Amino acid sequence: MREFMAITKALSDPNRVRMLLALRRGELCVCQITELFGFAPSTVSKHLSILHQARLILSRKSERWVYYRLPEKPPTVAVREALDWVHKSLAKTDEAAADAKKLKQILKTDLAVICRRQKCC
Amino acid sequence: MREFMAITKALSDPNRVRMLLALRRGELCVCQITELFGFAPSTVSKHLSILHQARLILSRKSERWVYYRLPEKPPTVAVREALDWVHKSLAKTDEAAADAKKLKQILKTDLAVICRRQKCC
DNA sequence: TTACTATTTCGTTGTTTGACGAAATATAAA
DNA sequence: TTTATATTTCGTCAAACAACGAAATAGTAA
Repeated sequence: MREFMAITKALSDPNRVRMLLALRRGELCVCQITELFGFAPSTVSKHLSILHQARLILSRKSERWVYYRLPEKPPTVAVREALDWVHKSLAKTDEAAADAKKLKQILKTDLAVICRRQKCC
Repeated sequence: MREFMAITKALSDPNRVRMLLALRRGELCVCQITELFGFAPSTVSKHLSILHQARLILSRKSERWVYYRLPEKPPTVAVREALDWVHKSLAKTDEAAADAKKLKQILKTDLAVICRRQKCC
């Protein structure tokens, strides 16, 4: 029950669900997701940590960046079914398509440039 | 996305999830669920209305009571998969077993008696 | 009709949540 | 080492939420 509720609470915010969908093509670092969503880095970090605590995503550190990704082999049945459910239900929605399109642009840009951009404004 | 978020928000409260599990053996009226949970009737009614709006449960009126039940044929794939996921993940938990046990006692008692009991105290 | 009763709606209260910016942390670069 | 930088943690604020009781509603019973 505790694990299950951690998952449903993680899925109860639309921005976190969008983050799961954004990760479907492969891992992303925090600043790429920040760029995609237009939130403050601290906000994105918090969302990712909630997804991570629910074990819906994994993280790794490399060089200056922290990358998050979907688990290639989900740790529990509940997690696997939750992720399947999210992707099956939403992968083809307009929101997912719009995010995927914007993400494509972001992936063309150098990481360092993206991160630096977030300092100003 | 809208439908999906209605479902995940409905599932993000543990008491609502318990209500879904309690309905697994058949329909229950509001006062039976109220008796099971020990909340105010207005609180239970609100929870049930959130589950109903997400289309996770159906309702019918009969005599003096309103009965809620799981849909025998879920209205959408997302709803069906959500309900399957809930039951597969939680049907065998201690919480579900404890609720089922208490529910058995409640089902032995006449509806009118249960409802009257909630007035006092 | 009137009275009763199960449920819902409404308004209030305390708690949780999501957003932010500032400060702390940890790592890479100089 | 010192400096720069990506991320996280912390504190604050406003909005959303879960609980309640009181009042409204809808239906049955008398």
